[in-house]
Amino acid sequence: MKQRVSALLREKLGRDLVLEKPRDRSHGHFATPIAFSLAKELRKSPVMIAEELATSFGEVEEFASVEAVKGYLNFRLSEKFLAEYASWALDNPSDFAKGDNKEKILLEFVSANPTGPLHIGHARGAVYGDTLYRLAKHLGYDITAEYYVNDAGNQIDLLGLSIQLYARENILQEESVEYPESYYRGEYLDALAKGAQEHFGIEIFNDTTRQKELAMWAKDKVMEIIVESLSNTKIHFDTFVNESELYSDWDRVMAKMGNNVYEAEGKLFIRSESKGDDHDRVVVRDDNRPTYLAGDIVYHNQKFERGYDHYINIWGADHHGYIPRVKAAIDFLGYDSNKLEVLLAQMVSLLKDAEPYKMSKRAGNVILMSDIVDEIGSDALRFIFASKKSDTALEFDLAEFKKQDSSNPIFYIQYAHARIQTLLSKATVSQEDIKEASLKDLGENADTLLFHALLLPEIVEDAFVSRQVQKLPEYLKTLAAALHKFYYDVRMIGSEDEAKLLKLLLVVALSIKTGLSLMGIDAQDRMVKEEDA
RNA sequence: GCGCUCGUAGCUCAGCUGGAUAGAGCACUGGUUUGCGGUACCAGCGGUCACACGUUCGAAUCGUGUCGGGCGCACCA
Repeated sequence: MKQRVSALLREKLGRDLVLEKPRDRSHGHFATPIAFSLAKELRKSPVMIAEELATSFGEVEEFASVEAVKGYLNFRLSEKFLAEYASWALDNPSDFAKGDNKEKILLEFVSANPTGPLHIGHARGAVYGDTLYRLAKHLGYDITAEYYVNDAGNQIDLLGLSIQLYARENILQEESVEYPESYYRGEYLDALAKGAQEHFGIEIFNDTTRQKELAMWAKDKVMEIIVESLSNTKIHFDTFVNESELYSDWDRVMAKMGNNVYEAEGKLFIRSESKGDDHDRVVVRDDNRPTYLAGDIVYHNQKFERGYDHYINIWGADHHGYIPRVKAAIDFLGYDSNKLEVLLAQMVSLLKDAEPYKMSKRAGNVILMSDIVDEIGSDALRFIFASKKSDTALEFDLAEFKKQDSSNPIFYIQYAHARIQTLLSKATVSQEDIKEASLKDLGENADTLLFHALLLPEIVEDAFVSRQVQKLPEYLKTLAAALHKFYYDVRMIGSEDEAKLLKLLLVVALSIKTGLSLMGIDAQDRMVKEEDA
């Protein structure tokens, strides 16, 4: 819709211009302050310019009016244009708000280490990534969702050790198990230890030489736990890449880096300082063990060799300092690091009874993503996280999280959709009457609601392109509000305009349902009242 | 100390390609259709958009600085 208007204006005025949606509907559906910027070069007042432009438009099918007001140029869309667009959407519901982008994108997100279940902090990046993915798919992009599994290195060894320690204390009932400074703890170790006992036999717990073997078995089990909790939240991945399988390419990749890596003090360094990093980084330690960065170098090389137009990584904000060295590596490998876009998901901090709740994976007092899903459901979790700008730290109280009333906007939106379904089920006119009804002469309020519902395509596009997914839930909230108000103001069933009013509601329902599905949420046809516990 | 990031209503947050009177939800106060689900609707209360300067016809939005919060500054991931 907006694209169409933009294109029309470009054709008429011969230039691109800012198009906005005025808050005040008396200013039309779209408006532009173009006359202000033209004022200087034309040496005329904006008011005059706007008036000249307005009169120069003449008759355009898409516009009911073009008015100049105080220097602004306000456009009112014609009923015909809106009605035709709405009818098209209802006839092609699965194409509504779709796009025809062709770009090939690799989106990497979550990528949590397979050393423990996902916690609430991971959930934010997971929801953000999956929402972007759904938006991109809908817009036609050829996008792949990928999970990078860090199944090599210290943390995996630590997992093996942690299981042994846990088993020695809780299964072998040893009295004095000595714990090192860092190891993992948490409820999940219990299942892992028991599983390992069944799989390997009890003797593996005291055999330090078999720590690695135990760890490699355990990380697959942990991945199963992770994937299950992702799928319970309808978060989908197309591909998983294991770090441990990338090192066979090591020599070849290092050769590509050329003299951008060098040896010193028995270690291998990368010249990242020359690319804006604080200093050069160690890639391989003097005992020959690769650092974390080494894995990311071979991984990003592999990504670029696979050949995408654009790469998006979603990282926790605490990793932002890591960006320069990865970009440096990509440049050194001979690729364009500008193709890599790193989006940061800010930390989530929890309040429990209004007190900050400190989480530490090592201490084992984490809030698991699966616990939250059990308590409030996937829909509410997704909605809450998708509603907040990802790069802003988010703070919420666990008690608020548990609320299942209207303070949770997901209920408000679902109720709007359910209301429409209820009305449709009470219709006194036929489906055919509704389908054939004209959307003209509906009056100002209905026109506003229709316009609002047809705005979804712009919102979807904007939300993805700007990577600001919260624009979608924000839009759905205001659309739901408009629907509720309309419902309150206008009696529809039995009205002489019933067919056209219900057709209008169908458009609103389509928009809500499509919008929710892009957030991984199913629209409901009925609201089930929560029982008071 | 250096870098990144954020600072909008009592609380949680939108708004930020500069544009017409700064928004929502929650909380608080008061209302609502002889009718479609009151899980709704309306109104009131509440703001020096952290502060200062600058750019501009116009700044919550852009720039610089100050103050304050978060994060990073590993051969940990």
